[in-house]
Amino acid sequence: MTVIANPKQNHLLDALLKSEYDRLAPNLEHVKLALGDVMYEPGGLLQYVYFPTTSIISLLFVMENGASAEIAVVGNEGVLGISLFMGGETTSSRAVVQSAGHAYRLKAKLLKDEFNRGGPVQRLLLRYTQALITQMAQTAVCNRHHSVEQQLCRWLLLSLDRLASDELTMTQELIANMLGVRREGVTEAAGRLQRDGIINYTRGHITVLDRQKLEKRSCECYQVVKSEFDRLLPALHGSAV
Amino acid sequence: MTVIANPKQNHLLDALLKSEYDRLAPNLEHVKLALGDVMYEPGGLLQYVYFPTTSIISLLFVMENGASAEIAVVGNEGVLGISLFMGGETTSSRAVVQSAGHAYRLKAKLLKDEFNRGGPVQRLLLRYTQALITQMAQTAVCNRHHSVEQQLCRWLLLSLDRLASDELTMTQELIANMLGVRREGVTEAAGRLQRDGIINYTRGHITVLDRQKLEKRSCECYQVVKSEFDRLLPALHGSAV
DNA sequence: AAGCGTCTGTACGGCGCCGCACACAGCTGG
DNA sequence: CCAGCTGTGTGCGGCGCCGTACAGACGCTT
Repeated sequence: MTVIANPKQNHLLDALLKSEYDRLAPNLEHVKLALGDVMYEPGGLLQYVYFPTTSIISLLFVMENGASAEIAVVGNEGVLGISLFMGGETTSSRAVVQSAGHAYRLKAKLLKDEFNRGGPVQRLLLRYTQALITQMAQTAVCNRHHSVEQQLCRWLLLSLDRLASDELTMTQELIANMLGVRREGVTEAAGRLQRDGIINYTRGHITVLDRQKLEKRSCECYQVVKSEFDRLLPALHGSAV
Repeated sequence: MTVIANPKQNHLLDALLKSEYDRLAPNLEHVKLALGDVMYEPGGLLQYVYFPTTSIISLLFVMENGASAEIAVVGNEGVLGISLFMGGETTSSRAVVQSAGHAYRLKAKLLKDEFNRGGPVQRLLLRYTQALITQMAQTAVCNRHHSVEQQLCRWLLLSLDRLASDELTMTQELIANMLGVRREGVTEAAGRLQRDGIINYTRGHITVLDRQKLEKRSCECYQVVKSEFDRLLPALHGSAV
């Protein structure tokens, strides 16, 4: 079976009512995103919003001295560019492609108009935003209290959920940037996970061997975030909340 | 001059158009909040939303082992209970009164109806939510990269901005809970600030002596958050964005 | 096959915060 | 006035992560 590119691989687009989807579909543009592509820079105007299907995008805050930290991640469960309809016009974070793949983009104005109709689409987008807020909040707590290894596990799990695979393409250096820690810290944590047969790591390719054990080694933050996403955005095909 | 309790001490209420304000005003209930009052527990249903005037409320995430961390703070610039109109119905954080004072509360349904009218009130609330998101994101980064002292300064400044005073009533123990650090860590940081003549600390009462120096000792996070609030919510009296 | 750049593993000293323990100082109430 | 509680200061060992440095391993290019 070959998978045909389909906007409905994105859960938000999939949840739209037929009438809404048909209105937007002609304007959805299929795009390919490469690892490291910078989608938004802080302060930039939003031209497009992106609905990832097979890609993952990280929202990063970068500080004056160059240090950074990921505050949330957007995959096929969501949309990149919420500040568009939240009223800011610009984004305050940097958005970087964390996992190469595909997405559908939509001209900013079109989504904004759709949002301002105030119907199910608006409710759906706001629910998604609420879930994203939870993710950010949990990230804040996690940064405060949990070890690098725990955070690495959480991060791997969140990424895994957004891909249909048990494999990630990602160097330790990049993960370190996302988590806002030293590269060596990631090396050590990943080394322990590998020694215990949980993952396999070779030059930018991670394979998860034992997801259950990975969840055990993770902090509770993963489950909290996942539960909140499931609660707010259950898989409701064509129902637009 | 005596200050009469007035809903317009809250910036959001103050920004409403006259017609909107007049519609809500009869339903605003003046309430007194005591230090430590728990306004929301995670998972609880929202009966009321609160517009603080002279009080400050902290949003805390509490973890399984009891450890906690503040993810945002709500004062006279905002409203407590955004998840109401974001669609969650329940809140995922605990909300605790961090500084005693007054607030106006509104029945949840009334605000929700007002929000669903979709006009300026909706835009205003969404802009506020966007600012709150920035605060959470910055908190996440701050937790990762900055020292206890820097965070203490940031925290004091954010609190100061939400009060019309240079004095706070707050034990070091409570601050430690907010920041998610040891009480002794706060003692040491506060001790240094006191030695340098920046604050005065005596059994639960903090007086800020030199705000400029305080800003210098703080990390950039304070300014980032403040700027974003100012950008999204400039003091627009009776204009509802 | 050789060479080079990228990615990963390891080592070492240092610092900041943690957990714990305890002394002391100010306020409050019997 | 004393007892007791609450809040603040201080000291100690330990751990986790940091910054830095460098060695090996892999994979691509020539």
